Amino acid sequence: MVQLGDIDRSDPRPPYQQIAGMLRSAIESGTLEPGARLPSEAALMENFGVARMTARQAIQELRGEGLVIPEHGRGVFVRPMPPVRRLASDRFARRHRDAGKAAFIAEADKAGYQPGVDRIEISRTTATETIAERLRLPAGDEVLVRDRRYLANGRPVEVATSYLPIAIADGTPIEEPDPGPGGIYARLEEAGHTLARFSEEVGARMPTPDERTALEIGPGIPVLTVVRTAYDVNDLAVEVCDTVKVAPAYLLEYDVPAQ
Amino acid sequence: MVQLGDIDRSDPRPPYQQIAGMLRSAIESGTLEPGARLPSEAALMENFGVARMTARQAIQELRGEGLVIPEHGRGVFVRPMPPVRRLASDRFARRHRDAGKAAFIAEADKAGYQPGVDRIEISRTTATETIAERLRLPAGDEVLVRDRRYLANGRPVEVATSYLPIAIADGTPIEEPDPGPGGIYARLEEAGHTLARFSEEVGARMPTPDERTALEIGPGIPVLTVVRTAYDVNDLAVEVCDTVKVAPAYLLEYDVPAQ
DNA sequence: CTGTTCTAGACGTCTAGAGGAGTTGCAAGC
DNA sequence: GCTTGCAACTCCTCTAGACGTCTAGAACAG
Repeated sequence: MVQLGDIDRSDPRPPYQQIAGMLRSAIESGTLEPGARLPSEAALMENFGVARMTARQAIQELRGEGLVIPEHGRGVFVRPMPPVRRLASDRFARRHRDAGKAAFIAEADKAGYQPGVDRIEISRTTATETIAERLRLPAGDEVLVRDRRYLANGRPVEVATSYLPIAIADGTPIEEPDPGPGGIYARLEEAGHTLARFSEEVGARMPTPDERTALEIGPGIPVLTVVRTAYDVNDLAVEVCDTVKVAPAYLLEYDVPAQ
Repeated sequence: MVQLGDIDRSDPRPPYQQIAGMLRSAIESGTLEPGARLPSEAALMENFGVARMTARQAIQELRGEGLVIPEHGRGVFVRPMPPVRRLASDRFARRHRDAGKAAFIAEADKAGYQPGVDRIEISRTTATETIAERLRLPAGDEVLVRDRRYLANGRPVEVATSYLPIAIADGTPIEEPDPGPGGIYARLEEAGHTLARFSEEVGARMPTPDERTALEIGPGIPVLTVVRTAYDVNDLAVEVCDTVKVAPAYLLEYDVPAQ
């Protein structure tokens, strides 16, 4: 296994932090490459002469920093960082859809990574107060829910949930897992809802445990939250899209007129 | 102590997650107010009939989410959150400056909190490659640097560093700690640089130790980074402003035309 | 050759206990 | 009245061991 040195009992830092530090150095120096497996808990116990929980605590540190990903039954691996995606403010421009590409695919082409979507789930539910307000519907109205997860080079980078009024989505391909070329925005425009503008609310926070699982990140990686509301030319709110993105994988670009 | 319910052995989630969930609910519902002390490890052990490490693991979950702060020897406390500031996309509109208010003051008036600025430092330095590129200057050109920290209700919420080409700022009030009514954007427009647009790049990450100190936040709280570049009507880049904001204290709003 | 079963090794969860260090409040002593 | 010292309570670190689930590959049966 990788040579890591020994615990210095005169060091004021506790052993678990020293072990975490040695592993961190190995990762940052490239001795442990992205995707490489860390020494197993048993190996750390033997190497450093500590108990299992102490070895686990060291690994816990690195998980908290998002440097490693544990995989049940296989081992702990150095996290391969997803490529940074720059999201331009024109990413929903009609000209991208006209080429038959949904926004996510269009970006991937530009940035040169392999896009993917999985876990697409379609359902119907009654709108929560927040969603109803954003869609300007009476609270309790039924809405179509589109849940999905986006991948870049095979790694999850974003989960998104869209809400559309049933009145708009009912009986359209929007209810299908694959809504066809250009995505749901193309279908909305075909249905007469020519899009006029989007409003986005951007925030950041630590992920919930569910989100950590879905995005395959440790508890030390923050997420960007973007809530986008799409309005058509009649200023009708036609979609609310709630997205949670792996923060280090994104840079959002906006253009703001000075007026 | 606070009533929290019991562990459900038929629940597929492990006990530590159930305990964390109950505590999280208590925090989110306000049963445990900001600043309140959580039940001690001993209390959790007794209440739920679990071992010490299990109780600690539950608290560890909440620490990773930034919901609580442990204080050695005192207890674990619900993190007091600063008020959320919603930043509208028109926050730099000329009409706000015309009232003699800088952007930060105008927002504070609207949102009803007490604004403050401290640690204003003015200096000159040679532009780093990144800054020079954004200002479209030759690398190594001298720039004016304005460093400052913003407070909301006395708590720091943002640190900002502005870079301006010396050619533009030289000999103007922009070199003074207090640039006068309307802030530096008002001075730029007086100097003939009528502002046309801003571009903003938004990201999020964990803070560096320096930033944690300046923003008075503990580990577990992410920051939002916003890099804003201001362009005048001749498309000249007149300012780059690099800001680091306490993430939970902000919601950024943007309007994006569909084109 | 294929499909199943077994097994070793990996991480996940939990228990029970120990000593350490920081904080606080109270009681004893000055 | 003030200070000192102690005790109780807090979280921090570590140990040793148990059982569970998951993965992957080897061994086996058909």
